[in-house]
Amino acid sequence: MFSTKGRYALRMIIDLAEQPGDEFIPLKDIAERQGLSKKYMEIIAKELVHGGLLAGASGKHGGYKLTKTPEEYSVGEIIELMEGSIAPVACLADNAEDCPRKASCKTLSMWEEFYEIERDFFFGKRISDLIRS
Amino acid sequence: MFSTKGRYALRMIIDLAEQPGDEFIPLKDIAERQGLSKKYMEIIAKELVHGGLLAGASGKHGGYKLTKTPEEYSVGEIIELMEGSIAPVACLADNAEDCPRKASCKTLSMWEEFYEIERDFFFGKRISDLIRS
DNA sequence: ATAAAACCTATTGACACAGTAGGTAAATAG
DNA sequence: CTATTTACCTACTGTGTCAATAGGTTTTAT
Repeated sequence: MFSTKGRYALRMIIDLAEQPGDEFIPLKDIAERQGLSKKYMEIIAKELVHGGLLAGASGKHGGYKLTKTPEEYSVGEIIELMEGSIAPVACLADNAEDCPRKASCKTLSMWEEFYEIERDFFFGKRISDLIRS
Repeated sequence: MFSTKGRYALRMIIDLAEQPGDEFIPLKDIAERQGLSKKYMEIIAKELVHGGLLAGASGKHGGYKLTKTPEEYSVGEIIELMEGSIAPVACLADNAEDCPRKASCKTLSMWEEFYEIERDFFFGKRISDLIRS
């Protein structure tokens, strides 16, 4: 189950993609439009900047803006950045240590199969696919 | 990310499906074969019995056994019973209250689309598909 | 009566989630 | 140069879930 962090990050990027022009947009505006806590969004925005998905600018007329076009954002990269890993089971996550039962595991191939379907889905979905509706 | 409860339940049912005969099998045996805590497995077994996926018998020569054939078990029903819901987002879970942003939500249809793919996958997968390997 | 097993209630430590609080640094406008 | 606006930073907190563990009671076969 994806957490609010991933979902809010998605909403934030969609919100920015919908704004015309190329100016930096204050978090205050985004939070108000989305009805979310500005304080909590700060944490999310910070991680998005750190991950290169948003650009931030301090000071007056500062705020956030996209670093690329909506077509270039996949949903997968956004939620993976926020959630850490979208693997269905711990043993398939990046940081997982080798499972000793790996060779005899009856379910591993099923999880791998699903993981691939999941990644195909979310990395195939683009922000541009979501804003026209 | 699926928890150990769902994964252990799956292993337990696979383990039972692999045993010959129709006798009740003590949890002690299953836990030893699987290298899992018997105490923790008790909680899982109890929920599986409660959900009708296992039959339990107390007393000497008691234990657990399947209530149907391996072909009749879908992976989906097992993990859904254990995890509560396999919905990708909270608003799609059974118990979810109506979201006020539902009508304008840009991501809802994407989550629904994924949820359907997920259910098709896990409810289509049968225990019998996993034991031959 | 005894042993083996499920069944039951309660508790625990660790951790993540979903924020909140309060400040510092940077940039612009007047 | 000062005030304002904004991002950026560290820390804290309450709530809940996860993954067990502990210690019993009941049921059943021998």
